[in-house]
Amino acid sequence: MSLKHTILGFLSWKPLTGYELKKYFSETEFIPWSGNNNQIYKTLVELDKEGFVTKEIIQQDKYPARKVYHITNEGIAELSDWAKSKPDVIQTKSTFLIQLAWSDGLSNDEIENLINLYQYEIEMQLVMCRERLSRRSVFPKKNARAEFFWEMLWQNRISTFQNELNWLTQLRNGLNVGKE
Amino acid sequence: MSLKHTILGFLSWKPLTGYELKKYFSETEFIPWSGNNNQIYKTLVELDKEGFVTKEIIQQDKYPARKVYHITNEGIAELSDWAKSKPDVIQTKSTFLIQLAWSDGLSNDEIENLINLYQYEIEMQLVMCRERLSRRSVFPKKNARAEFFWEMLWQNRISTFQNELNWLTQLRNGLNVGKE
DNA sequence: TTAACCATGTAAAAAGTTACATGATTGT
DNA sequence: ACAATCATGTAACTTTTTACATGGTTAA
Repeated sequence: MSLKHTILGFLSWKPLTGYELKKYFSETEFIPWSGNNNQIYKTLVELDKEGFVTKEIIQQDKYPARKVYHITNEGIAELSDWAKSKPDVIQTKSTFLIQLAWSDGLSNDEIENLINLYQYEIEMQLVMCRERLSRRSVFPKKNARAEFFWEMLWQNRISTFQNELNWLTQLRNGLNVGKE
Repeated sequence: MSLKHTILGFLSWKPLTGYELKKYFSETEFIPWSGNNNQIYKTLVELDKEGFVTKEIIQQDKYPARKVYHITNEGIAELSDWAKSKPDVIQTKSTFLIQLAWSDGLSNDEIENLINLYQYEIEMQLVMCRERLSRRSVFPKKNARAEFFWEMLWQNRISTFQNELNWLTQLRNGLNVGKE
């Protein structure tokens, strides 16, 4: 489970509340943890127990009190240890690929429609990705190396989508050859 | 949950036991469901209840009885309906990318080591992928279209890994520029 | 006035993993 | 002798998702 470490990562930029973390997660698509309430608030409590963060409560007149979490030295050490460790096997879950695997019973039109649905989604994701990279709304303002890494992370996603679109072209070509 | 539909998919090729399905899953990496016992045997019971499969029990002398599952017409209809539906958003969980996101505190050597670990893993996956495609051990022997799809599915994975390796080269280049 | 935002959290269900349990057979 | 294969399944646990719960503020 690296949600813990991802939270520590964001907190290594600056102190944040659960609410802010949730927004950070939702704007960082290459981080797959959806950042639903349940997970974030629970994990913050755990991190506090483990001594990786400290909690600062800021009272407000008009809104509920903000609980701002700060990373501790132990938290920074934990983050750095984890960052060095052997990465897990990369996992991809593409429903489209599985659907295609058993699409031989569909008509040509149905298959074309399926491919169109998928292509449209990839194109949208690509647009959003470029948007996010250019806006840099969730981006480290720490040092040049961190910024370089984040630039590359978004580039990774962009190239993945471009690669997927190329593959879709090949797929379409292959289907059309069969038709003639 | 498309494990259900993936099982129906394999059963649309030919009747299979839970044990055989497990092997099919383990040899088909682009299908992310690990196919652990618990999930497969449970799902088969459910599919039976729903009327999408029927169970045939074959007694054996030397081994426990085989429970061979056959897909029903309802099962075929369900599979085809699902294959036509709008694909889910594609999900990728790459621990490496998240580690890299917070690697700015690591030394040059530690970062290089992390990249090497990842690159090695991708290279291994690529080799295995090509092996599986050439062996065609889990492959539809149904019709030309199904075979074409499966060829393309493996090609998808191969091109994804190649794309990742290209990106890693760019990443290394960017790091070396900073060093000089 | 309606939607989005601020800000916290809990409960329950679904999905997925790991380990346990049994026990004969076949190949090296 | 040891590992792998055949073949079934269950129990306990972890992870993730969805929905519920509260309630004021701000901008169109």
